[in-house]
Amino acid sequence: MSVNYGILPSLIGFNLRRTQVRIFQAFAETVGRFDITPGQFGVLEIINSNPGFNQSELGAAMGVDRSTVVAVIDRLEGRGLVVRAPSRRDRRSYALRLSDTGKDLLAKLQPLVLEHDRLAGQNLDDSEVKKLIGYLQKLQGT
Amino acid sequence: MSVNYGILPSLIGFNLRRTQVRIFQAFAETVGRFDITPGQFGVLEIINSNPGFNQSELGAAMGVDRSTVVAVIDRLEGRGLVVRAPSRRDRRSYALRLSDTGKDLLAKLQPLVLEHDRLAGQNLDDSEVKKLIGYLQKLQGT
DNA sequence: TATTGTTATACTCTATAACTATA
DNA sequence: TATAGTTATAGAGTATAACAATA
Repeated sequence: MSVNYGILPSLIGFNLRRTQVRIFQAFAETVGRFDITPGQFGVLEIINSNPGFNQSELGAAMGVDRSTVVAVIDRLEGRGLVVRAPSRRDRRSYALRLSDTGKDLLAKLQPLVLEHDRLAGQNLDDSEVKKLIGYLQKLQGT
Repeated sequence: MSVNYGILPSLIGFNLRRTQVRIFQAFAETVGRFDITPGQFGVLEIINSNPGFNQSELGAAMGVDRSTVVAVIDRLEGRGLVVRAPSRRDRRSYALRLSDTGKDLLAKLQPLVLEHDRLAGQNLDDSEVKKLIGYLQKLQGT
């Protein structure tokens, strides 16, 4: 069955979306064995790289509202991966950190994720991947 | 506040996701005035370019399950933009098409979307945008 | 038997508004 | 008064499984 996509294939946004969906599906098939979504991996990585962040800071880093962070951390805390430790300097907030289980899992995930991402980019050579990431960061304003 | 993103910035998937979120936010601020999401614009564009498609064909074109299509079309039909016409050759299915209102709206949206996408890519010159889209299509396997 | 649209159900991700405890 | 976390609520988007009608 042949499909006419109209102006969609000429749009950056459409191609970005399609590519991202495809890569997330591949992520689910590989890293997903550990019941971790791309977003959850990102949260673990950010908490691990910024121990002591509170939920608002984490939300700002991820670009989501702090109310959204609650459920995300609820899930990860419920699985024993993240700890809400009381913050010393501000009794309203928590200092987030990975549990030992969380650290172990992240250490296992990192090489898997790197391998997944390498596979996702296998249709491009190294210099093309670099240029692609450079373009994407320019689009982000970075 | 400075954030350490660990290995995330080296990943194609992470950069893809971030860029896409940013572009969708810009879409919401411009095209969103018409209460249309990027996905809904895609549906209108595909139906317009393939009049007579049934819901299963539309789902296949979009890469989603046919059960997902039901709610999408319910919304657009409820707003008078899409028509579920009885199909002649198969009484189980509908021949989808845009209503006159839908066609008028799409005609208004197309230049807006093209302008939005042009703005989204303003940090890149034309040849870079072409290369970017080429890379993305390679990643999709196209 | 297989396919089309549908429904029931469930889960993720997201946001806004209002609440409480604290600053 | 402002901020941090939370809750209630809502909506989009997604899927699986089962069903009736039709092929």
